[in-house]
Amino acid sequence: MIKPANEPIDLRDFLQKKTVFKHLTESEIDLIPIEDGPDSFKRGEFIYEEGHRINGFYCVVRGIIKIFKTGFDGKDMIIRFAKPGDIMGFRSTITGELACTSTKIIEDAAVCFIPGELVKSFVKSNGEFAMDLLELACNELGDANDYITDIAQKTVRERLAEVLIHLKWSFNLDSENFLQISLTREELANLVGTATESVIRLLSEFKQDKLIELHGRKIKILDEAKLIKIGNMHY
Amino acid sequence: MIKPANEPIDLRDFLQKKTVFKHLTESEIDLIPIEDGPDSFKRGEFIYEEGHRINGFYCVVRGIIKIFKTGFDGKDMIIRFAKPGDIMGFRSTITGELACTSTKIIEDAAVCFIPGELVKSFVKSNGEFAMDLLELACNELGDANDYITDIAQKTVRERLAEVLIHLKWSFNLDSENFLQISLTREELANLVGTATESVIRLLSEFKQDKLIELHGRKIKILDEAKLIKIGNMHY
DNA sequence: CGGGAGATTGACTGATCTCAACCCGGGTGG
DNA sequence: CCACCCGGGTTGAGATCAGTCAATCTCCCG
Repeated sequence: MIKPANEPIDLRDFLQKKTVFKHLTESEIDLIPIEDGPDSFKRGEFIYEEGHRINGFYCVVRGIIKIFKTGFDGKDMIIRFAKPGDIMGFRSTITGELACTSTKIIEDAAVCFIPGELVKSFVKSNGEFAMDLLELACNELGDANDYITDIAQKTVRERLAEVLIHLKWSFNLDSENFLQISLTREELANLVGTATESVIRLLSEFKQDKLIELHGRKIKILDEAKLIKIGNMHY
Repeated sequence: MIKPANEPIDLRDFLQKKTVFKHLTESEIDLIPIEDGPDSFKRGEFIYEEGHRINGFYCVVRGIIKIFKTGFDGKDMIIRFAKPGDIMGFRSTITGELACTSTKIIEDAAVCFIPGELVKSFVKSNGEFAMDLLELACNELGDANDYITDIAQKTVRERLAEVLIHLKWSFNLDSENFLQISLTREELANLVGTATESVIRLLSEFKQDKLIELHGRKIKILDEAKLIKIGNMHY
């Protein structure tokens, strides 16, 4: 029983149940302009790009979006993914700086925009919401700190194993143990922080070692425990 | 005219002028237990360690502290430094998780503790404060994202140049252009995310190239512009 | 059928890590 | 007063992980 991709969604309900806006009061929720519904985007489209002035939260209703920075040499680094319920652009909205990341659609998406001024007024008027938002930021900060240590100290092999496990945890497996997210080899490389060729070589090593199976972009996880071990993940 | 290291400080005044608590009301400030003054620490001491339960903000009044994570192989990664006015431990306090970093004194320090419950009550009662705290977290998040991209994409040489410049910007130079922070080679390596020997070799390269001068742990910056160029810093 | 994007493979290179030896200055105890 | 020790700093040699370049392959699409 799969939900058709474009089934209309009760946006108000979605915001109240699945997002950081869950503790807004009814009257505060009323202020969010959702009558037009979310905007739709197709794979490959950008929502915003590094350096742009953005002034508001982009709340993902459907789809998967990659959030990445482009290095001075043109190579991208994927910082995280946003999936339904996640917020993009909150950092720049809060600090008032230009966007420090770009956001590009991985899987056809629907996104609704919430003006920055509105968010800021909620922060000031609703302590519960402020706390939720603060928690969101702090969680991301914790992830970022882990990421820094990993990239600095682990080998590419270890990081790739770790990335596969994180993808499993974030996006789950389908009934056949395939990762429910489909990335190009290059995107995988941009996530691990390495070259495309290195990802390819290591993936086939993992395949040889019966840790995964590859069917085009679909990756089947065969031995999670071993991957966790390879990734030196102490969880 | 140097301020004696232990000159008594008006803590209340300090909190109101130099920290994220600047927008608390008088009566809120009154709630912060500061009558005993800050705690003092000597170089090498820990304030808290990774994995500890901490429940409150540690506000640096004096000194310099390194905030770092220890990788699975025992090597440290310095995430950032805390200096007077900075807060440590706010991430764990907000999320309620165990500390994900350790904090060790680099320069003799004084630190005052502010209970987490108090901070959370301020977040809920004072929107101005909530906003300041949120900004603080978001700024750090932006730095962390930059850091991730740098470590993943830049060479050690580039990163070392960048680190030197960042140290200059954070801690300034004295009258003779020496960095006002003194780190061991190992600490420098843990900041760059590389091996001690690599830092040593690159530092002497920089010295050869007349970009810096070395006098023990003291580093004199001779050519900031060139270092910025080497570090590929587009600022 | 041709074109193009992504995936794969191989060969080569080189930046960086590791290991090991050695140096140096300061502090300590005999 | 001196020998020793220790932590940090430095240097060299060798090993290697991983990045680059280039050729080829495989689909998929028009």
